[in-house]
Amino acid sequence: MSRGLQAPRGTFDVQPGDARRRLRLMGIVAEVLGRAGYEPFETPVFEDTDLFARGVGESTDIVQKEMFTFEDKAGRSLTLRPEGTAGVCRAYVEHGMHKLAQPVKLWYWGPFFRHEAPQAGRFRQFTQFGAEAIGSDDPSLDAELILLLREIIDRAGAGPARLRVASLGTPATRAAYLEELTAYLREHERELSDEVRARIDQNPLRAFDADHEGTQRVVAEAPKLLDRLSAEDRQHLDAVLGLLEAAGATYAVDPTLVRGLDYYTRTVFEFESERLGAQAALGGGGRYDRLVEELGGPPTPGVGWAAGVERMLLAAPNDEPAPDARVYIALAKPGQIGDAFALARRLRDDGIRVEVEQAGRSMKGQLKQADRIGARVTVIFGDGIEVKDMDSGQQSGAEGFEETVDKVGEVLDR
RNA sequence: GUGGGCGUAGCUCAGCAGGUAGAGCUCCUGGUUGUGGUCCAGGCGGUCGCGGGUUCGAGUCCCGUCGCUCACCCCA
Repeated sequence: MSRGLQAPRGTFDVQPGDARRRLRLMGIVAEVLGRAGYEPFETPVFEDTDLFARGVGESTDIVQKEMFTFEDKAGRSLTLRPEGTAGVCRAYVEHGMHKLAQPVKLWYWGPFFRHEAPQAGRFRQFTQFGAEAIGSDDPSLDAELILLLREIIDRAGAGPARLRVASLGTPATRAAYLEELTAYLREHERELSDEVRARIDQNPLRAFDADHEGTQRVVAEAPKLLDRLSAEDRQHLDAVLGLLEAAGATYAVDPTLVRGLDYYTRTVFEFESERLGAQAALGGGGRYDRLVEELGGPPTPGVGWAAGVERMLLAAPNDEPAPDARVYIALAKPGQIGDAFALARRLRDDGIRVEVEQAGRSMKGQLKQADRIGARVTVIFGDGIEVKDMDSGQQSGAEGFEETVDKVGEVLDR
């Protein structure tokens, strides 16, 4: 079992039980977001490496060590997408979507790739769905998106989830704050952990997440970004929070909330489940008012989130959808498969799930198979046609397809 | 990249004073003639992750290696 070919490290096969759960989740996502006016959207699974380097940020862990990068035959550097927003924004620019009615609301679902050490809820190929609203900085979009994700989490049975919200400010206030924080951390350099000290310039915000005791003491007295927000940013955040409250959503403002992507401005948020292990984040996102411009488009605000399918399913109770009522067609004599196909087609047109004997089994084996797949009815093609109710065991003969179809229907209706 | 746990049939596992492998489930066949779900009998199925070493002999001890897993880091 540990020999021979295996799925690559950090990847996995989705077998039928899980596949059904994923399909059901996708249905919920499509319904919730679709009814809110978000349109389905797809971008390539790989993009120019430069898109992520510029979009996600050179200093992030993702770009520095987690990308699956390769060259095509022309020597172009390509990368398997580690996240979805950059690609969507690239498409927004490429297709001139700023000329459409704003904001443009899109949602997606698909595979993403990060070269990390796998553990519970973390894989090298994983599935995310996400939603983006590009072209408006209206705080109601931030709130709407947060509430939509919450609704999906609830309907997927992945709740309860803790919601943390914060604001990173606009680029200007954030830059000024980062300078202040960096200077402050420098003053207390000796009290900081090695890792934090090494990252002071790269990402001083990381200091807030440190477990290190000395670092925590320093950070407790450090300037907080929320206190440095401009009046506009503060207002924007308050508007978002107000809408969350009005909608009855509980949340915690957490100024230490740091997200792993550089493009965020203003609102950031994250949903966490306590049912998960160390990788507790079900999904999160925020506003990225600079990203589109950074990718060569006009100055365009945007906001969005992404959520992990595997984590969502990990947090939800493991209840596989009940199988459909099924019909099994058994063959008692050779040469009847054609008739079986015709009947199957006829029943399937009525929306019934039908399977036909195709393994050369004995009659006993066929009934066993019918039982195994959960058939409610077995139709037996022999000298005549028999319709058998698998619950009661009773069966009766039928003349022709139409009577057979009627009798199958009667049993299924019981 | 670092640390802990684990690695025996498709699945879940037992085998622990070292003597060349077992159970349950699954699957197949049979229990008389074309009929399932219970029961009974039989059968298929294992380079004991891989490579060295110790030993007369190793799944069982030692070393290495690979893989899985959880955690750190970071995040979906």
